[in-house]
Amino acid sequence: MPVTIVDVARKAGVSTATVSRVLHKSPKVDATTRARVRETLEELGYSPNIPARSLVTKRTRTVGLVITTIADPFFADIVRGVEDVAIENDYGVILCDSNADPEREMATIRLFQEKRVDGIIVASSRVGDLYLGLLEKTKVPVVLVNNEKTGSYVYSVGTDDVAGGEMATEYLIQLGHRRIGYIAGLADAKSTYDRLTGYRQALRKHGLPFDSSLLAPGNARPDGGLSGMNQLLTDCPSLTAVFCYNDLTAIGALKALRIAGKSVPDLVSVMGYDDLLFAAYSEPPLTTIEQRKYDLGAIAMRMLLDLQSGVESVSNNVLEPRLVIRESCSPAKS
Amino acid sequence: MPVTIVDVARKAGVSTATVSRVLHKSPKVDATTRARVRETLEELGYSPNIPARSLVTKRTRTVGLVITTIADPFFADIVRGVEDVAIENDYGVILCDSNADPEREMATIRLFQEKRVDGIIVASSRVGDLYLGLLEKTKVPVVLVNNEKTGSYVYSVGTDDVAGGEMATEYLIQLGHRRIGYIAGLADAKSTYDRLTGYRQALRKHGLPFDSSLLAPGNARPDGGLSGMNQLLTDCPSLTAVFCYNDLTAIGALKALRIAGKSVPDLVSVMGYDDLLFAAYSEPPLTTIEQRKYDLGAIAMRMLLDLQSGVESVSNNVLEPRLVIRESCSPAKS
DNA sequence: GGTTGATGTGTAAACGTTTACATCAGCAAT
DNA sequence: ATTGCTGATGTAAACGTTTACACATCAACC
Repeated sequence: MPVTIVDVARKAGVSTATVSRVLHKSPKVDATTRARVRETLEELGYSPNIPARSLVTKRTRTVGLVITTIADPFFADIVRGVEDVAIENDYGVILCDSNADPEREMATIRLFQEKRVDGIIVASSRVGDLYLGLLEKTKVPVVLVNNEKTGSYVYSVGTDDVAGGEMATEYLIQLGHRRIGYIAGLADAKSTYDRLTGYRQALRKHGLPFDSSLLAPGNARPDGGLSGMNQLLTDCPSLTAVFCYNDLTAIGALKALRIAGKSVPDLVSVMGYDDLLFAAYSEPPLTTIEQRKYDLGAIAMRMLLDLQSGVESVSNNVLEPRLVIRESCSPAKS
Repeated sequence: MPVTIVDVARKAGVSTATVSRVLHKSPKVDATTRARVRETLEELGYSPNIPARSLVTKRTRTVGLVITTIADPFFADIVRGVEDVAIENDYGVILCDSNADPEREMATIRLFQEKRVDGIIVASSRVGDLYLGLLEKTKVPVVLVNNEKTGSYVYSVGTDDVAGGEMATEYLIQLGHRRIGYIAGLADAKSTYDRLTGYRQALRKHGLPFDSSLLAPGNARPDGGLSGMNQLLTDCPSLTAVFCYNDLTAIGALKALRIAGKSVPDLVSVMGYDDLLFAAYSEPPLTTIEQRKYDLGAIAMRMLLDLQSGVESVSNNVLEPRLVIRESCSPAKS
């Protein structure tokens, strides 16, 4: 039913090869034929069949994108970055929300393989070592976001989370805080540990002891922040500041503090991470560490594009985080 | 390089037709051959080439999804719904963030066409009438989310926004409010007007006059809520409640009120719409109208699936909104 | 011991492209 | 008049599947 290249060829009185050539702007075609073919293309409303083309070119102009969950605005921005550069280059993005479910992730990877995507971007912080091997076997280039496992065909782009964690903690220390809590993210995410490492480095640098009772588990979501903060409040009533794995965790912590009647930042300072849209709208507005979320996605996609076109110089990228000061942190009362 | 069906056929000593048959669980194949082929499939690590298959079946097992912007968590939930049922059925979803840019939307639709998607879900509230015609021409089924333009090949699923707007407004009226503002969403979105219609219906029902100075423009984002609220505060200082197009608008309004020193809900009640994750975490927690965002996406995808399998009974769906009472609205002080 | 029917398997065409190679026309140089 | 180019175009194979159709085998029947 849809019009094919042979319909066009017949109507324009040329061969399919010629039509294909004008479609690809090949120089080897006479100006008048080109014009005639163009006209016929237009007239018939031809639309190329990409799957058919892929069969011979072995390129699908499609990439796969795996993320932990689109419900987290942090990932939403990464997706935007990927999308934007993809569409600019006539690429399609197949999105897959892994929901942190390993089985689901495997299904996703299998789907990507079967669809013969040209590359895969994985922004699911947990990157099964399980399937990294599987990925390498397929020989399709992979770019990891905020994760640094490497191997052949595997590249990465990320934020320096150790530096971010250190920056956040150091700011609190400089405000005079001595008892600073940390509410963690997903237990198996690299970023959770990197930020914790930064936190410990800052403490050490300033000669402060590390006290594991100041650590609370979280889940990178508000409910985890709420429960983590509650735990901290009972375990360490003396704390005066808390560094949260991310902004979602922070708004949970803010709620816990509000319920407990501890005013922020007067009694407790709260530091977030990510600088999501709503960070500027919370009460109080959140002091946080900015990650260039959009750029993370855009760069990842560009790396894939470079890889496609054979640019060998693709290097692993690390972006620097930045402190954004708002009103949720204030000097410690002595 | 990758192993094909003929590699498998050769190695298993059968024809490609037979391999294809076991791949499709056709009953017409002997148990022992089936076992042998299965084994070979496994051994060689065969992965079907979907683009090649599509060429003959004319099905790509891929759908296109257009949304206004993934930065709005409302759409993120729709995406989750679509994704979930898609992957369950071995479908891939090509996501496209239109950014409310018509040119971009056209590029997207073209891409979808060329990739020969099996169906398209449009959750971009503005649905160019421009390209609806274009869509019909391609004869690929389309499901519109929260939008009701209809035509052949076009189906829809949405929330009853008029009812939602009425429900929100009526609740405020019942709390004793008489001067109720409305901060709008994107100017060309149907939902903006539907919710406004509901608002007006509620006023009429209760014999309250409609006063256009109680209307402020917005943009479905926090900054629009902030400026809209500021406008309302200067134009109508007597208002005691405001109905916001969505929760994002509401958090902007909350911030404006905080800055103006008007306490919520004591002096001004604020009503949201959508019931996003953070609605329960704002200060004060937001009273809002819940939309079944996830279901909107899941149903849309299921409709597409039904359409694929020739189920003719696909009907347009409308979901009922629900009032979620938290703490941002209280009885009007008399 | 044919005929029938069922069952399992193979053959080959088709899907819509791209592209290596062949062909051809025109023309300049010999 | 032949040769050799050059540039434009056509021919046909290839990509990896699915599937209509044909074929072969075998059991069961009269």
